[in-house]
Amino acid sequence: MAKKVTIYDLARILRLSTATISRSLNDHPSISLETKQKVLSLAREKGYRTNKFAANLSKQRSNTIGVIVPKLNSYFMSTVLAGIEQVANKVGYNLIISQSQESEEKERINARTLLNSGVDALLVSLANESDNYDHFEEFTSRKIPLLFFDRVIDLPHCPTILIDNLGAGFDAGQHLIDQGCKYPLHVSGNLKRSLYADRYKGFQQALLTNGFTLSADQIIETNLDPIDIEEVIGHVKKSNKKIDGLFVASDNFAAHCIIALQREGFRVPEDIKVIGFNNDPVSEIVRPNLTTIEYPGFKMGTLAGESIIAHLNGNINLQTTNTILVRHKLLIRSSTSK
Amino acid sequence: MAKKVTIYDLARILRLSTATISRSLNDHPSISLETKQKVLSLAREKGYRTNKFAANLSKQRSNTIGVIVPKLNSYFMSTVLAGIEQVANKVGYNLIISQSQESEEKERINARTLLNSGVDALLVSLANESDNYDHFEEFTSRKIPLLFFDRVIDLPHCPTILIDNLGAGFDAGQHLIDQGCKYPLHVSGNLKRSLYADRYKGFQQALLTNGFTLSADQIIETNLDPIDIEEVIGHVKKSNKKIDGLFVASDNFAAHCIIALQREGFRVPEDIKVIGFNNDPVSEIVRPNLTTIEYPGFKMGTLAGESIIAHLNGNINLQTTNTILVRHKLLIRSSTSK
DNA sequence: TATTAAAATGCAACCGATTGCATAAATATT
DNA sequence: AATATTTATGCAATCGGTTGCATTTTAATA
Repeated sequence: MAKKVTIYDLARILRLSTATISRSLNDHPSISLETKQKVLSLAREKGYRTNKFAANLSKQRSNTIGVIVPKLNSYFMSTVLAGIEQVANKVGYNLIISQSQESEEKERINARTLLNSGVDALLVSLANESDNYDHFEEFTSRKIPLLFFDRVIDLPHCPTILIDNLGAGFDAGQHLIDQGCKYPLHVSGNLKRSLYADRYKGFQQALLTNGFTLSADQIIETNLDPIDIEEVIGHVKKSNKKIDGLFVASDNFAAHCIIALQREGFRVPEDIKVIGFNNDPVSEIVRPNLTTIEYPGFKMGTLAGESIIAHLNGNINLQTTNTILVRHKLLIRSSTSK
Repeated sequence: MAKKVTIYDLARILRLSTATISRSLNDHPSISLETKQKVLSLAREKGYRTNKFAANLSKQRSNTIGVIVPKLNSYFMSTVLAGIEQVANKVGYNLIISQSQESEEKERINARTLLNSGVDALLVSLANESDNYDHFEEFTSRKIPLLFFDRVIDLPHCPTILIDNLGAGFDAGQHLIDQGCKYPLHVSGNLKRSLYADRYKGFQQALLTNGFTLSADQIIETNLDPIDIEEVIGHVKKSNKKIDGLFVASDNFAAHCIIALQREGFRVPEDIKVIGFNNDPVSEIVRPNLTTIEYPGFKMGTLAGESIIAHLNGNINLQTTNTILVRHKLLIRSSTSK
């Protein structure tokens, strides 16, 4: 039992050619309804399943989409992936997911592996560390669609999906100012990545627009990793001017900041107001609840999936639509109350 | 440019047969060092990459492992996946990941898709909803290794990786008792899943061992989803005997319980002590910090990956080692202080 | 009924590797 | 130098579908 059934078996049994079997199975128009049904029912009966390797080999496509993300285990990323998976799965695409662990080296290796695995398209969110993007050239030169999301770079012919980080940074800065902050600090991620750089720019603009100046010590670059928390606290404590607001580029890190600040005797929001980014579930757990920028991960995932699939199906030409901006939203909670 | 190079091209250029090329590329012992080097260097020069479909088709294996999880976007699950991905990637296996969204139907479809995709092995954590496991039979009958982790069932010839949920449940119950609880409530997940049933059993045993009785209203079955929070609070409020402890089967839900309880005027831990499960990052954010059972997701992932790969390579026979238990640990924090 | 158009099916090459077995070349043995 | 071994390479079948083009069958039209 369970020995594999091929179209040759079906062909022999029905005294038809494999071509007819194949076409029937693929619902090709030039096959009579009668034959199709005969084939389908026998296929079902015999438990036939198409051998994807053979099919892929001759069709030269894999129905598989590769994904490279920095880390799987963050709320945001896994939400995006859930979104991608949902649409991919719905239209019969598989997903091969790999993580770069924030390392350019691993990103390069993963890209190569995925290329070798014959993915039809590649979705990427860049590692913090990456400076060099040669490893993506092999995709573009082979005309394999390549799309960046969230942590993006501007590569010719590669669409990107992201939020308006500049606008979001501005909103965050403006909100802190509205709540009375005079000397807020921006706790940023790796400024090499445009999303962090843009948030900073937006924050900067908000301050300047409101007639403030911005001194160099109003930004601190971190890995947004809990290990770095003391660095931030140290920075806050030894600042000449009293820091009265924090715009942190991730909720998770913001929550840790709040806790560390409280441990050091600061009151949030009375002494220091804090605004995060992402609307991670943690923002409703930490006390006080965290004001944040809502950042629709799932939506970003479905959009990325839909775009790339539409492109693969030739429905839209991604090369034209170069950037898709997903809407963000300021969510005001008590960590920035007056 | 970038037109694909095949072994035929290399063979033609070097005036060798494709067999020799193939063997050189795969470092077959019967090829002379000289030839191998010549082939390798030309391959590198021409940018040759093996076509996996062709290779898989003739080798009849895919170097791909399928994974089905209930949901991608939970801290625990994405951590497990990160673990699996790490080992798989290291030895050149790809991962195809799909989510069942807690639905048996989707689980079934995913299983079929993965089977069709020709995965060499399948790793599964069951959907809460699943009662029927026929969809896995096609794997066992084809001798495709199948391994369950975390949310497991006992299927013949299928190894499982999980923690000692009974022991962990016992530890949680015992700890609540040690801290002075007289009438604790267990907030469980779907009891259909053995991990939740076992945690309950352990909890039960702890109470009985300590001379307590256990009434029917000391357990409430939920989806461990924040939406269900009011149900729990209602249960606590209208209990005849005063509930003074909560053993919640997930940290995330436990954190929400704490917040809701506090909103209702209960003090944690003074009025009600709370212990969670998983050691999710949220347990160090919520106030008071959450006592929990540490649950090594990443380890579970690497173990699952290593086991299945070892089995695929014929190194160990998984059929023999039927259950791998990963160690858990009670982490005491302030949510259960006296 | 003969002719033509349309519909259904088959032929056979192709996709790009892998591998058992045969053969040729190089080396060792007598 | 002749024969037996070893070592290296090639032949050709195989994996299981897909697809352009040719051919046959059926239906439509004159």
